[in-house]
Amino acid sequence: MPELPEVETIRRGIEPIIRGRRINAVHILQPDLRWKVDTKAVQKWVTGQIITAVSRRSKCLVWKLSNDASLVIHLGMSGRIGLFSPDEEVEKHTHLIFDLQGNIQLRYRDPRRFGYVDVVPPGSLSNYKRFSLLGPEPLSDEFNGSYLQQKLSKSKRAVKTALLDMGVAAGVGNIYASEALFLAGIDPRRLASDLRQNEFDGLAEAVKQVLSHAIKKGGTTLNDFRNATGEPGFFQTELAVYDRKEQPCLKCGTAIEKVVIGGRSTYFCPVCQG
DNA sequence: AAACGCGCCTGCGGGC
DNA sequence: TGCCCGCAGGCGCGTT
Repeated sequence: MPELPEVETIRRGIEPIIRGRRINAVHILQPDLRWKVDTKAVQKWVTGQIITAVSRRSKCLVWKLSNDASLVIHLGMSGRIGLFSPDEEVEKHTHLIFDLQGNIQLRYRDPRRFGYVDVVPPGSLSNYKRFSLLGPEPLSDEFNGSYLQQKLSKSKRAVKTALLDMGVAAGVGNIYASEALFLAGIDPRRLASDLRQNEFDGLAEAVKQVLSHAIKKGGTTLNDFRNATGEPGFFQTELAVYDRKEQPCLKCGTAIEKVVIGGRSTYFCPVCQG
């Protein structure tokens, strides 16, 4: 479900509410997520701390705590975060509940359990193993055409597959990879190494444009994405190709095609991206 | 060394 | 109506 714009939307929603609050207790109802939640580390480093900042790296939320530890939350495909009053019914697949100062509960729910919650001890976020292999943030200056050219000019993968590589562009997922390639006018099946410099430039710009526009719209809700207060996003009404198989291209009217690249559904306009 | 594809899970929608 | 199949927004890992 959540790619970079959806996670950023959640971050912006929860940050002003949870920052400055103490974590009074953490209830772990189901520790078996993608990786087992380290219950001892949660009790040692998280319980009792104050949340001092909420940031994002790739598709992860990162809570900075008052002891300089961090809590990393990944939502996988089906994860959600919600703010609740303690007396509200606990929904099925709720795996963690954070009791926050002020009688607020932040609940982590993930039916497919592809997400994870990880504790990073004080001072060690810069060596955190799950972040060490990530490429640059696509909305940073470091992510540009020269960077893509340097990273991909020898890569014999479909450019769509390369865009989905977290070591290339941290946080770009399947929806926005298709959308960015449409915006850049590049066929997703082309080998990354076949792109010219001006195409790498255009692709980097298209990625930035699609992601920032999606953030402005509060993310994409195809089925079940909701922000922390339960509201859907609105970018789905602006998707040019994703999930639009056989529908007319918004630019030229040609039917959008769906192919599978690297095992992932991929949508494109055979004319505009020809 | 890069690149592919498998598997982790549950839920849902479409076809029969 | 209900069952079964295929598919889903992610991503690490083993194998080639």
